Amino acid sequence: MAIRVRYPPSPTGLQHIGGLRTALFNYLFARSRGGSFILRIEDTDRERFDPRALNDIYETFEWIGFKWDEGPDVGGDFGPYVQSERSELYREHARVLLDSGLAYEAFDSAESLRAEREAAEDGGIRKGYDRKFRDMSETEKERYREQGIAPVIRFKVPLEGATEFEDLLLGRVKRKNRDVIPDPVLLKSDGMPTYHLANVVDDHLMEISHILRGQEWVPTASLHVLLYRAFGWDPPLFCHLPMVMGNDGQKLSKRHGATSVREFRKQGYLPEALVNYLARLGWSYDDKREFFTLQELCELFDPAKLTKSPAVFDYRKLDWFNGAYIRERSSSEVRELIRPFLVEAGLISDPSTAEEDRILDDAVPLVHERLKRLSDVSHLLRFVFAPVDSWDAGMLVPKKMSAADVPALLKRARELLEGFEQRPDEEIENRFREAAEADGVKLGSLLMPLRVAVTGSTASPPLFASLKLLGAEETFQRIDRCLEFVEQLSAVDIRREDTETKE
RNA sequence: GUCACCUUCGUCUAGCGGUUAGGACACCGGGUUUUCAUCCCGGCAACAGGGGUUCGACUCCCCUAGGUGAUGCCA
Repeated sequence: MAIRVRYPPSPTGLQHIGGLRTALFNYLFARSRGGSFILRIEDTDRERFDPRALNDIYETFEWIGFKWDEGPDVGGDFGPYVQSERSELYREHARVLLDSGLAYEAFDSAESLRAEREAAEDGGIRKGYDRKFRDMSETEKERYREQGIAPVIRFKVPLEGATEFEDLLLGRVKRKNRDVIPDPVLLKSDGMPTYHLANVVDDHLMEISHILRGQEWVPTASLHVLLYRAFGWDPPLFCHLPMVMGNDGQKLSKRHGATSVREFRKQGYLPEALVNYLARLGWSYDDKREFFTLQELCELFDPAKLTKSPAVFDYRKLDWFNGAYIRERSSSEVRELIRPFLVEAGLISDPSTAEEDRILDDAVPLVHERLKRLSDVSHLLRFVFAPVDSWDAGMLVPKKMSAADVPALLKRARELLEGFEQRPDEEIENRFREAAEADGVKLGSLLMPLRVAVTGSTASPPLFASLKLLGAEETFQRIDRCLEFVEQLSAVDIRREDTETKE
């Protein structure tokens, strides 16, 4: 049988990182087995539908680099691939179950059901629907119809017996029918299907062979199997993927950090890093390998290597992957990747000037291996594109020296810098080295005040290259202004915080 | 409450009856280095608990505990 899998996002919000992972596993499963990957839009919730979310689905997957074989935008033999365009289909199928007595109409009001549910929740208990209309006679139901109440169609879940299904990960899963959700709604009063109906009808009609979805669907999988049986169909094979949690064991949410793919993108994560990290969340290849390109994953993915237990999303490991992938990009790629982040930070203009481009070209090699996220560039290169006119006195003072030493140190550095633009970095460095030795100070003590004076920070890209980025004029101006600043407070004895001292 | 699923270092994981329980991130220490970062070397750190089965259990079974999920006219 042909392998056919689908990713069925609901356009109610931005694509969640967990959804991307589900999509990824489906995609990899299809690609690794020569199957088809299908995109289906599940927009049956008209209240929560958001057109921006729909747009976000396409943008996200284009960015990540997934291509589906069938979907709303590319077509296919099993369309339409948008559920709201298939409502007639669901109504027909609901009617079939109604006619065969496997489903029934119910006239409860949505509000009263919600009120009951909330009341039960307060008591710490949730029982589910009370099946009020399950065995009600038609004549009695007629009274409700006369009131003009639009009914929902509910599935008559068998009260006896058990239902089992095959799960690639979980094995054989069995559940008593009485433990299945009691008589869930199939068709809402607005004529739209619920997930349960639409998903079963579509997966069957679209000849989906495997359903890879999150483990939150395990409890309802039995219901779905019951539905397949009710229609006289064979259910597909299931594979319930472990969920993604935050570091506190709770479902991943905004509290933990970024959750939408869009946010990750905005923070400067590369699609290949995201894909690699996500693929390793709940899946492994062997006991060694960490790095995989999407292409490699398409060949190597094997659902047998999936883990059953939920995984905690580790933002730090993602950062590590991202830094590694940034380092793999070429200089010109990185230059273009960081450009929008510099614009966003207001550090360069858009479009950039020739001068900015020139500086950018020279700056990329200095920050390349220092980037974890592309957005880090705004901090790393701020001193190049924005003025530095205030200083933290504590930072200026080298270890084991006092503020009174700083002016001399800075002046010395300034004179050693004479003509630095024309000299190679190594030569400048040697001058400093020799001077430091002659003065009996550490090289670092000579360089740190200079670094802070010019970049405003104790951490910077390689100093001499950074100064060249700025140019001699700006460099000397900053030193001079810093000198003024530090001489004003030389009276006060300020020492650099010596964090190294352990007492 | 009920039902279901899950349980190896802090985190992601390897392991599929016999291993000094391996790797990666993070962390700590050291080296390279003008700071930061990269890179290199080293270290810390785990089989939830209790019963079985077995010559032998991280591996198989049961129970307990804990975690998570479902219990919606949301998906």
